[in-house]
Amino acid sequence: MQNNHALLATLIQLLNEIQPISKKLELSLIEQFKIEEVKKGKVLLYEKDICKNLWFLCDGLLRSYHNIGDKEVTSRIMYTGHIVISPGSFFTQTPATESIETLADCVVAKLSFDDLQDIYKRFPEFNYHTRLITEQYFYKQEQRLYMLRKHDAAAKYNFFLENYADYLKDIPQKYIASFLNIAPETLSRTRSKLGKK
Amino acid sequence: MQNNHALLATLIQLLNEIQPISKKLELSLIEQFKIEEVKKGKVLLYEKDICKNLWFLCDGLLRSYHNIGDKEVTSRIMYTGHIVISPGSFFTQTPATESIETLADCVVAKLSFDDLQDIYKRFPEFNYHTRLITEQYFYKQEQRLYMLRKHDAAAKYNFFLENYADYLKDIPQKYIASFLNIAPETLSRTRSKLGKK
DNA sequence: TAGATTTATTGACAAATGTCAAGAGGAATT
DNA sequence: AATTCCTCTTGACATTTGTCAATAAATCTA
Repeated sequence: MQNNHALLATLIQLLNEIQPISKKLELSLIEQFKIEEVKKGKVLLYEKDICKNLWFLCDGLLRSYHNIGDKEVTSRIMYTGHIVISPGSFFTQTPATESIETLADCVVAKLSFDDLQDIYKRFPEFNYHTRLITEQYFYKQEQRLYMLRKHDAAAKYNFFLENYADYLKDIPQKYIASFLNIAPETLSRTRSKLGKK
Repeated sequence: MQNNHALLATLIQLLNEIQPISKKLELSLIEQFKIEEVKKGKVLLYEKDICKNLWFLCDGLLRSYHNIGDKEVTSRIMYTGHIVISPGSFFTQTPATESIETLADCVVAKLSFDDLQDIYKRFPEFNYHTRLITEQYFYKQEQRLYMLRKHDAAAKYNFFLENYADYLKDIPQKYIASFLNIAPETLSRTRSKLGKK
């Protein structure tokens, strides 16, 4: 439990920065979130399953991906300190159209949809926090939309550098490429043109 | 006021479907939302201005757009029954990176950011409704991200047909093209290949 | 309604990116 | 350490899309 507290410190702080939370809510969260260690290469959520959990990524790196025909597309890359779900699936508890896997050894704090609803029921004020968090993620997503409409591969890769530089070496380039919606070969060539940044 | 009530019926219903709202909240909303008629071609929000209002589009058609170099990019197309803001700007009350303009004569119900905060203060339960609405828009946005990663122009245009068919004839093709991130000429050719659907 | 302006279409061509294939380089496993 | 597997790089070429230009069509405006 004390362990939980330490690992969830970032999350609690994040919530307190939005609006201080009561000690009771804090304790409920620490109690409900289950800490798990997940090795690199494991799948947290399989496509077509219902995303029954929300994960707070205490430490590590994840990606979500889906298949278009015979191609695999990386839709998001998520790193330490972020909340992870498959949005459509989690919000409506319907089958996911994407999978989520670890790109590194991870420590996650897991909260089930049902436990979250229970928390909303007991602490209605928590809706305020999650509204603001959802708004923040909404805006980040908007920026990814902007990125995908950029002119050329170099502009897209620069977006990646600006936003994911710290994780550059931990993410296989083929995933970066599909995240940017370009062929891996194109990314390779773009990188060498830009001088291997 | 009675007029307001009729025009906001869709919005009130939308909220009630999420969770029935109190009569007091309903009346406050009807009181705070200001109905405005806006002619086609008017700009509701200029880039660099702060998005100080949220609009409920009672009737009409809008688009948001921004400039990339010398090109204009249409980022969203919004139609009757939807809530309209510039997300990043409205949420954080910072300058917008996009403009919003009408593509048809519109009737909008306008609520200022400050009045909305006031409503949140007086009706904390309203956070629940807006959380769910934000979640819904979040998911829709995710689908637009999927669209932009589709293989070719035809697949993108089919996405448009599936989601905006009713507004096809009211939206200039050059805007549809930039929304899909293809050149207007490419859209024109794609359409003729698909048989002018 | 006529004229002016904007938008859409079509063709020719250029440019960027995708595809296929081969080989190099790393990482993982035994 | 050697082998195997996978990823990245590089080249050659195909394909798609973008760009430019001319014309047609549609829309706006006086």
